[in-house]
Amino acid sequence: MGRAPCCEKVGLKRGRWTAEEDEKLRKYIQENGEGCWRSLPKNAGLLRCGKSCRLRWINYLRSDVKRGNISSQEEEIIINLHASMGNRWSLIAAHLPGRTDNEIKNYWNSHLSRKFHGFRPNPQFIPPPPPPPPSSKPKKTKNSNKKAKAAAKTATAAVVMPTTPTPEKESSVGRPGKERESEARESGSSMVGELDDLNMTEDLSGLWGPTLDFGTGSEISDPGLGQLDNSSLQIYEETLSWIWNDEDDKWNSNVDNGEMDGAMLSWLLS
DNA sequence: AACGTCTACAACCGCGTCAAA
DNA sequence: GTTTGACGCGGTTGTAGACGT
Repeated sequence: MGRAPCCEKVGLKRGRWTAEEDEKLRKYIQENGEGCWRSLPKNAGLLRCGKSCRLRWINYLRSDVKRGNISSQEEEIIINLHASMGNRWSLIAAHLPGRTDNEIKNYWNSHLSRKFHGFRPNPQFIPPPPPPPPSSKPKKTKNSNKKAKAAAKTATAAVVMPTTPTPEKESSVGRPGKERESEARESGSSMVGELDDLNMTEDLSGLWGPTLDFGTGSEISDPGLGQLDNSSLQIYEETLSWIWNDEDDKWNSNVDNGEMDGAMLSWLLS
């Protein structure tokens, strides 16, 4: 089905937002609430595309957006969630209060994708629960329904899992060939174990459960697991064996095939 | 100081989804 | 059942500032 452009681009301003534009957008949304992005620019007196306004609001102007450096704890959450979800930035962002999908995506592309060409998922990792949705945010019924359905769908349907990234593709993000060449020489073909070198082990059990230990996939000394009931523990163990093959020390083939059982994913995300 | 290169991140683009008409 | 249009997501591009020579 053909799609009309989201807006009439002729005469619209592009590029960086000015403080004046930010103020107009902020003021309008404070008075009228979010939504109706298509008509918002006109009503707010902005020469911007509705999508651009939405992006600016969601990523920078919203009061609950956390600005500043990604903490080491947040970084570890990103790494582990990316290992199990792939480039599902919005899902990952849901576990990081105040962080947006765009910010996480940029952070991954500029910092983490080069740090970890590939790595084994941490079997002990249990993501923190997503924060409850802010009650003050008015939402159109249409969107609420869509969100609920999308969430239900995510929890039950098979999803595409990330394949092991190739060094070329992974290292090519926004990077010139010269650097890729030198990096390829330095890194060799090793795809596993860079995290071992980073000594990133950190006890975050006080936050959401098990100790995080990126480097030692098979050694489980995990206070958090002891708190799981039998059925959760069973799903957990099935998930681990499904994702990671300890014997071969590599992704299981079913991961590469790209499907994940809904119950497992649901449990991982719960 | 001038120039070239690199990096981080803000913003844009295209597409899929889904509700309403 | 089909079409339309808004929304949201993920990939990609553009660019300002930092850094190196």
